[in-house]
This record gives sequence, C-alpha cells and structure tokens, in this order.
Amino acid sequence: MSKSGERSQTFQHIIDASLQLFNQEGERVITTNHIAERMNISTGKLYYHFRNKEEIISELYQRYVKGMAEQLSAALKHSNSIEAMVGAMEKTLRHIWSFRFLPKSMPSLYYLHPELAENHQQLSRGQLAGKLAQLFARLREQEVLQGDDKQLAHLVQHFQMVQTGWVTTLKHSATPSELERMVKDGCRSLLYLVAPYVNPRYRPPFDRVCARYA
Amino acid sequence: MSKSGERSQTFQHIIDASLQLFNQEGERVITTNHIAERMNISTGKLYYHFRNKEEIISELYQRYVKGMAEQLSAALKHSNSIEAMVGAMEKTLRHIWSFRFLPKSMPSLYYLHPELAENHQQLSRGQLAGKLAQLFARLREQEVLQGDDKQLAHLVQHFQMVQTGWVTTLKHSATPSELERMVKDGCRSLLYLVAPYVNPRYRPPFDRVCARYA
Amino acid sequence: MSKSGERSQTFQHIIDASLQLFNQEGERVITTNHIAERMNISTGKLYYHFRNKEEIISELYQRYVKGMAEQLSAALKHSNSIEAMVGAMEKTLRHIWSFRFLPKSMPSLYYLHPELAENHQQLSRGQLAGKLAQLFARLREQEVLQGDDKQLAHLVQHFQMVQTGWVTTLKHSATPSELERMVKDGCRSLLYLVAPYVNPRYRPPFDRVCARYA
Amino acid sequence: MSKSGERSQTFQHIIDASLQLFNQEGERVITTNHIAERMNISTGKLYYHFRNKEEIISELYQRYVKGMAEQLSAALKHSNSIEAMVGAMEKTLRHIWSFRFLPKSMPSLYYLHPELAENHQQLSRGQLAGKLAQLFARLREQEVLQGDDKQLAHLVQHFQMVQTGWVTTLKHSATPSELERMVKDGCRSLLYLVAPYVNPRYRPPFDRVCARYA
DNA sequence: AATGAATGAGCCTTCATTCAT
DNA sequence: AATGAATGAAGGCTCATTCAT
Repeated sequence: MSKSGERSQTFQHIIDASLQLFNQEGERVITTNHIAERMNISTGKLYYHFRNKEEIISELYQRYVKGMAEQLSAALKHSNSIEAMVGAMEKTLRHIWSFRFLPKSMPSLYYLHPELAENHQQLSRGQLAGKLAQLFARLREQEVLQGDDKQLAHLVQHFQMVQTGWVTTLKHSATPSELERMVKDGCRSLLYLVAPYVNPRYRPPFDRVCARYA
Repeated sequence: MSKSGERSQTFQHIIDASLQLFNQEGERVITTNHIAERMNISTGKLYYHFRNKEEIISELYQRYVKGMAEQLSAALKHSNSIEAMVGAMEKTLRHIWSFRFLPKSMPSLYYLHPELAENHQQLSRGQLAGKLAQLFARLREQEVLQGDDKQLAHLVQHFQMVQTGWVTTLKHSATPSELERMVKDGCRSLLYLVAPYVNPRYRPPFDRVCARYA
Repeated sequence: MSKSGERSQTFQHIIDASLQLFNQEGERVITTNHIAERMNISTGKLYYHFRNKEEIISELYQRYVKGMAEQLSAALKHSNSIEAMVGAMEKTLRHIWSFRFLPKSMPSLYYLHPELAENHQQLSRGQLAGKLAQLFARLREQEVLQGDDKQLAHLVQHFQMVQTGWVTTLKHSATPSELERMVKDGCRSLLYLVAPYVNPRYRPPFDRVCARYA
Repeated sequence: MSKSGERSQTFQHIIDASLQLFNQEGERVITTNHIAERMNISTGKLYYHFRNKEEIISELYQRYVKGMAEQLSAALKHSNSIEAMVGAMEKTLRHIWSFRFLPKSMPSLYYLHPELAENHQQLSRGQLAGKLAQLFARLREQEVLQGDDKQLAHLVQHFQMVQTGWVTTLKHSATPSELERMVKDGCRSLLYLVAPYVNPRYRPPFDRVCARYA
C-alpha cells in the first residue's frame, strides 16, 4: 500500500513529537537529543530520517503552509457565505496555533538559515498571500467586500500580519477553554480588520456574526 | 558634568556594538564572545559591565521602548497636523528598524527568558498601546479620526502588529536607499490601515499625504 | 554476561581516572577538562556518562562508603579474633587511602554542594557509624571490649575522626613502602584509641598485636 | 602610637570580613571581589594590603594558631585545676569555631598551596602538639593524668583530631544557643577521650565536671 | 534501519590579579 | 593609599552531528 509519496511512520512520529515540543518549549530550547529522548528512540534513528534539525523544521514549515493553503482553498469554495468564511477563519487560527512555534521562531531562524527566509517569502508572501488575495477578490465580485485593488492588497498583508501578531502574543500553552477564548479574540480582531471593507449591503449579516465574538 | 543617570562610555559602546551585531547577524547567532572580539575588548570587560547576555538585551529592549514612547509623545504634541503625524510615523519606523533584531527575536526569547515576556506585555501592550490609544483618541476629538471605542482599540492593536510585521519581513541589512524604500512602504501600509477611520472631512489632506507614499 | 547493574566500561574508566587525579592533585585542582585530557577522550564523552563533575564525585563517594561498609561487614564476621579485627582495620585504612581525596575535600565541598553534606551525614554518621557501633557491641558481648554504652558510642565517633584525621595529615602520594609505614602508623594510632576499652583478659593478645605496629 | 608590628586598620577589617565570609560561605566560594564588595572597598584596596588571596588565608591561619597557642598557654598556667582545664577546653573549641573554615578547607588548600601544608605541619603538629603534650605531661606530674609517654603522645594526636573532627561535622552557621549545644557536645567528646587516662584519684572531680556536659 | 557512544567547537561565565590614574 | 575598570586564561557544560557496529 506504500505509495511513493508516503513517509515512514517513524518520520511522522518525529514530526509530531518535534511539533509538540517546539510549541511547548520553543525550538531554540529543544535539541535533537530532547526529541529523541522524549520519543524513546536513539538520536541515530532521528538522524536516519532527517539530515539535520533544520530539515525537521523545514518539514514542519511545509506542513504549516500546506494546511494554511488548504484552509484558504476551502474558504474559496464557500466564499459566498459569510458564515462559512468565518468558520474558515477560525479553523485557520486553530491551525496557526497548532504550529505556533513557527511564527514565533521564524524571524530568528532566518538569521541561522537564510534559505528558510527565501522559501518563506516565496510561500507566505507568494502562495498564501496569493490565495488570500484571490479570496478577497472573489468576495468583492460577490459584492460582499468592496475596495480597490490596492486596498485589498493591503488588506491581505494586514490580515496576515494580524494573524501572525495574534499567535506571537499568546502564551505557549493553553487549556482547551483558554484556547477557545484566544481563537474568539483572534477572530474578532480579524473581523474588525475586514469590517471597513464589508459592503454595506452585507453589513447586517456581518454584524450578526461579529456579535458572536464580542 | 557626569549626571547621576549617566552610564560609562564602555557601557554605551557595548550596547552600540551589540545592537549592530544583533541587527546584522541575529541575537541568536551573536555570542558575548563575538561582541567582545568585535570590540577588541576582553570578555571580562564585557562581563564587568553586564551580568550576562540577557542584561544586554534587556538594556536594548528598554531603550527600544523608551524611543517608541518618545516618538508617540512627540506625535501627541503635534496631533493636530496630519503632516506631523506621518512624520512621527516615519520616525517610529526608522526607530523600529534600528532595533529590528528585537521584534524578530522577542518571541523566541520568551521561551528562554519568560521574565522578558511579562516585561514586554507590560510595556508594549501596556505603556505603548496606551499612548497610541491616547493619540488616536485625541485625533478623534479633533475629528481627524472617527470610530467607536472598540474600533479604535482594535486599530491600536492592528497598528502595532503591522509595525512589527513590517520589520520582521525585511532583510537584515539595507543600503540607505533601500531603507528609504522600506520606510515608505511601511508608512503606506500603516496609512492604509488607518484610512478607513479617517474622517471624510480630513480625507483630502490625508489622500495628499498618501500620495507621497504611493 | 552483562548484568543489569553493570556500568559501561567508559564509565568505570572515567571513575578510575578521576579518582587517581583527585587523589594526586586534589579535586579542586582537577577540572573535567583535565580528566578528559588525561584520558584522551573528548569532554563530550565525559559528559555523556556523567551529568556533571559533582556526579563523578558523588559516584566516588558512594563507592567509598560501600567499600567502608564492606570492610566493616567483613570485620563483623570475624569479630571473635583480634587478629582478624586488626586485619580489617588495615584494609579499611588502605581503602580510605585509595579514596583519600574525599575526606580531604568533603568539608569544603559541603559549601559548594549542600546536598552532599546531608547525604554524608546520613551515610557516614548513620550507616557506617551504625555498623561500627554494632562491631564494638559484638566485641563487648564477647568480652573483648568493655565499657558502657556511652563510652562505646564515643569510641565509635573518635574512631571515625581519627581515621579521617589520619588521611588528612598524609601527603598526597606515597611509594608502596611509604604507604606501608603510614598504614602501620594509622593502625597503631587506632589501637591506642581502643586500648583503654580492651578487657584485661584480652590484654595479652592485644598487646602482642600492638607490638607489631610499634 | 603606631608600633612597628601594628597593622593598619584596613588590614584588620579585611581580615575580619574575610573570616566572616569564609566561615559562612566557604573559602572556595568567596572570591576576593566578594570580600571587597561586602566591605564596600575597591578590589585595588584589598590588593594593596594583601598580595593575594592566599595571603589573607595565611594571615588568618596564623591568627588561628596563635589563638590556639594562647589557649594552651593559659591552660598550662591553671593546669592544677580540672575546672580550669575544662574551661580552657571550651574556650579552645569556641576559638576553633570562630575559625571553622580553616579546619574544613585546610586539607583541600594543601593541594593548591603546598607551602601551607608544610607550614601547617610545622605549627600544628609541631608547636601546638608540643604545647598540648606539655600540658598533658604537666597533668601527669600532678597525678591528674596517668599513662606512659607513648600513650600520652597518642592522646595528643587524638585530641587534636577529635577537635578538628568536631568542627568539620558542624553546619556553617549557628544561633548562639545552637553554638552552646555544639560546644557542650564537643567538650563531652573530648572528656570521654581523656577519661581513660584520668588518675583514679581524680576521678570524682572529673566525673563531676563530666556530669555538666551530659 | 537503528543504536548510542563519541565528537569537539564553542557557549556563557568567573575570578584572581593588574595597572593607569 | 586607593580606585575600579580591565584582563584573559580557564571552568563547567551543551548540542548538532557522526560513525562504527
């Protein structure tokens, strides 16, 4: 059943354990030895599956971007309903939260691994921003949003920055209920960001949604 | 003429060299040995003036916040003129740029030094956000801006996040002319963020200012 | 054939090299770098087997106490013969000699690692003193020694102190023949300490033994 | 009024502060910087009065020995009264306590400063042991003690070792009442050591004294 | 595939001591 | 006499990575 693209189970386990530890303790604090120890595997095993620590981070980054892209694609499919949009927004925030070490560590990682920076520019500013722009454009077509190209281009940029800003201000761990609160706050913040560009005609349903996050 | 609050020259030199190296190479990459080596001083000298690396960062952080606070205070004094406001905004961005390693490293430093996080919350979310809120409130009084309290509160938050997001996306070094470009881009981005809350009456002068950053 | 309690060969080598260097040069003088250098291994290897220098000392201390306990247990088995007793005493002194850095360094280590002090109190004042007390009690039962409980309790204490006092006055290295001399002197000293409590009936054999150490 | 042998006030202060810190925190832990800091003087001043740290320790050691010698001399003067003897013993223990860092650190210092070891042998084994031997000899003349030369020679040695053993087992700090207890315990221990050599004729007064330390 | 011992450059920091003033 | 900034060798320890098995 092993398709060509399929990664070994161990590969996946290492990714999972690394993500968990990076999120909780910080990538800078967690060593490859920590990861192996936590998983009860040898460091050798870890280095059999990954050339180095950077490769783990890189893999996690790709999954992060992939998840973001999927959320945005899903949102595109339901771009007619404000409800669906906000649902996608929530999911996106949860996804960011589950990779929260990345927005926190990325900028300082650029110094260490300049390749990551280029990669990131390409993916985040490129692919993701592109998708988000597409989404906003679609919403404008449907007359949910309004605004000229420049305005929407900046909205895209601001939207991403506020998303990132949101996670970086959160603490490293949270109980499920704390997370609910955080996600709510994040959504509200993003809604306020978008609000000025909501078409007056769609204002009532938009405000109804906003009310849920007050 | 040595005032009480005055620090030794060496102290200042270490701060300067550290800031330069941190900005260029990244705080994570630069060790206390690097700093001493670059300055052609002994490590002992460095540790005579600072208990440890964290203390250097902490001192830089305090100067960063102090500078931000000063810019905001200056902006408050000239809050009647849109021109002056934007001038302050530019200065603020330049100031952030000159401490750019901080917004980039802060989130990953929280993992290492949780005390910094608390301190930061207090100063950045507290003092600086407070001053910014004051500024926006003043502008609303003068009918330059409009919006309810909640809107302006979120504007404050977004404004800070976009400022931070701005620097973190920049590369580590830049020629003077590159810097000019970056600052312009940053200002424009912030102006777009504020734009929806500009009172229609002040739209013409605002647009004129915006035009300069196009 | 590897039993569960068995430590790696390297572990043992490090212990051996450390003991040798500590005895010869002093624990305070010998750094972990010295140990690694002397063994022609990397510092990393040393720290792979021991968390820190204290752990090496702690391991040595445990072996020291274990050896002491074994000597005392052996002595208890042959407690009927004065000859055997003195043989055990000699062995004990040789054992102390082979860990001589410990009695010399222990008091100054308490300042650095207070945990060691508690541990030591428990083991030395507790376990070892207990065994020694048992031994003296047995000898009293057999009417080799005499004295009330308090006297014997103090004898235990004095015996330990004189043993310790003995090593601390010796120089750090000695030729085999010098060592013989030292051990003889130590035994004689201890015999003199015990002498007042020897039952007159056992005086002749006791004096015969003493004569060998004159 | 400054006699040739008189040391400056600062010299004395440094000695006092060092003794206090060494006793409380351990010579190994206390740096020359600590001493200067505690005294609110510059390190330069400290090094003006002492060539190095060792010289401070050496000076303290000399005072320690001098004090011991004085106690013994005083005891010699009153060697006819058991009461006076025990009083001297108490004083001696208090004196040792006030220099307690020395017996604790001496053996490990020998490794660092072999000169100290020679010095110590000469003074402690030589001068002090000589005086103590003299005292015991006197007491034998007065028929307070009994025992042949060898026995008394060993008693001297044991006496010194138990004194030293006594301090090294104590904790570093103590309240006045704790100190009283410790001194009592120490005296009792020493009395038990001497007891076998007390002339039966002097047993009753001796036992009376002992009773006070029970 | 996996082990896990080993590497070693390098990190942060200390501290006895010096020396220009 | 005194200051206090400066020295710099050295100390304990880490950690990404390698490699023989």
